[in-house]
Amino acid sequence: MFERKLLVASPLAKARRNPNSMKAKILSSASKSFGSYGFHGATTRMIAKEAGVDISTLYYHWGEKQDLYEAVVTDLDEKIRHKLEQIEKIVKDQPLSTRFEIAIDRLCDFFFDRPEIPNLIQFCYFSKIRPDSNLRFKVPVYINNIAIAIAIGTSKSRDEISTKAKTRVLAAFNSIFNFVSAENMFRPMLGISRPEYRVIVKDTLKFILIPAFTSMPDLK
Amino acid sequence: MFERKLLVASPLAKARRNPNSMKAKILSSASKSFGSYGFHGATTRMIAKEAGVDISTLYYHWGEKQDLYEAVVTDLDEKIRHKLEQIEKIVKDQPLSTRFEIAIDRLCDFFFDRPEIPNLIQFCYFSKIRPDSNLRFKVPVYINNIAIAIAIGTSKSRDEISTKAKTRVLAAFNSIFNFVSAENMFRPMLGISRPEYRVIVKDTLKFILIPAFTSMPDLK
DNA sequence: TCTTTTCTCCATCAAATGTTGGAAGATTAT
DNA sequence: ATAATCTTCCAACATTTGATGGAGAAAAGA
Repeated sequence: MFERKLLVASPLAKARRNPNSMKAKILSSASKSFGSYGFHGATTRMIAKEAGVDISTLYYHWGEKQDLYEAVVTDLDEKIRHKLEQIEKIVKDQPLSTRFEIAIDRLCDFFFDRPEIPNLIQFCYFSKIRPDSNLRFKVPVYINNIAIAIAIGTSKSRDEISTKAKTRVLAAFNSIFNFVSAENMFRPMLGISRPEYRVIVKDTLKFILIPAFTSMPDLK
Repeated sequence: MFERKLLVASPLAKARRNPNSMKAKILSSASKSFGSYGFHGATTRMIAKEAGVDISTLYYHWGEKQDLYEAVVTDLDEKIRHKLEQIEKIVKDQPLSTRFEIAIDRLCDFFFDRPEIPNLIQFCYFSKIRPDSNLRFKVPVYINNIAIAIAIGTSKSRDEISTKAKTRVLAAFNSIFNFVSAENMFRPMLGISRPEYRVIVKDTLKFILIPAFTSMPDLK
């Protein structure tokens, strides 16, 4: 009960309840800025400017830069979790190859429309934050548990799943993030249009992942 | 001849000729700092401190922060190219699955020992640099051409290779970067040691990639 | 309507960060 | 040995960036 109260009273919960509020608008701008430039690359002025407000309004709503960043990460975390749970329901009781096909399709659509999410995750994965910042390091770790559940199904207890299998799911999941985040770099290399890119990425992921995973005894 | 002269006279070439010089030492520190924190996250003071010199010594040798950053990227570019060319020679005339096996092995060893290289590449791929910076955007693009050559062999002209095939090579290549760069995030998830991680990553990459690629008519 | 609270902006501050000048030390050439 | 050059550091400067106080507008409550 106590925890529930804390959750509801949190600034983030408040922003989520009313997506048109200034708080939510700033959060959204922050998401994009942090996603594009990273924690240090994004400035509070830049975020405020994109939200169309004065910088002190930002501080009024969110406090320190670090607090805002944490809110962004927590928020993205919830969004992914929600999406994954949604997919989990859809693919339940499907055969493995179908599970993968659907999951890849849905996730690609979801992330291509919200590229800041994979960007932010990537930053969490391998960009350090300066030691002098007293940021409570928060990482979207559990999403991988759900990813594993999708890939493997809920039939087995998670402890039973081998490290090998987990690693393969990580690889699969991260390939999606990669293609979305690095679109601006990859697309010119391939010389194709945006829509073409989306199609070919899905195709590639399915092509690489499905045969690999369906041949895994662990997942059967 | 003129170009050759320019190349030799460049600051970077000078640093490479003498790896014990202060110039080279600063370049190496810069590599690590930019690799860990990104362009904006790494400060000139931080780089100088790691190199054990005063900050003005850094500016004396390399000029603006942006110039130093460009030198770092160019340098890493050359290193990768060299490694890829080396591997290309080894795997030449081997069957496709062997080519992949060797390439994955060598590349993993190489990158795991120099994690700043994949880090920097990842930053190039999806971290923006603030617009006010007048950084000439420089990207390690061509490395993908060589990667494609390794994967596919030099038998075909590169123009003949389908976009699909190129995309698949991109996916493969990037999976390696990912596992190396995100080790600090992935390893705790999997609950394994450093050496175990290295082994399982190689295994995973081979498991996923080799079957996918050897079944590709394009690459035969 | 009047009061209270919430919100937004302007002006400003302090610290961090990029950058430079010049003095002094080290190295090389003559 | 002496001059010339290269290298390093200390001190400082200008700008950027994180952060705040306070005045007034807007909204909510009485």
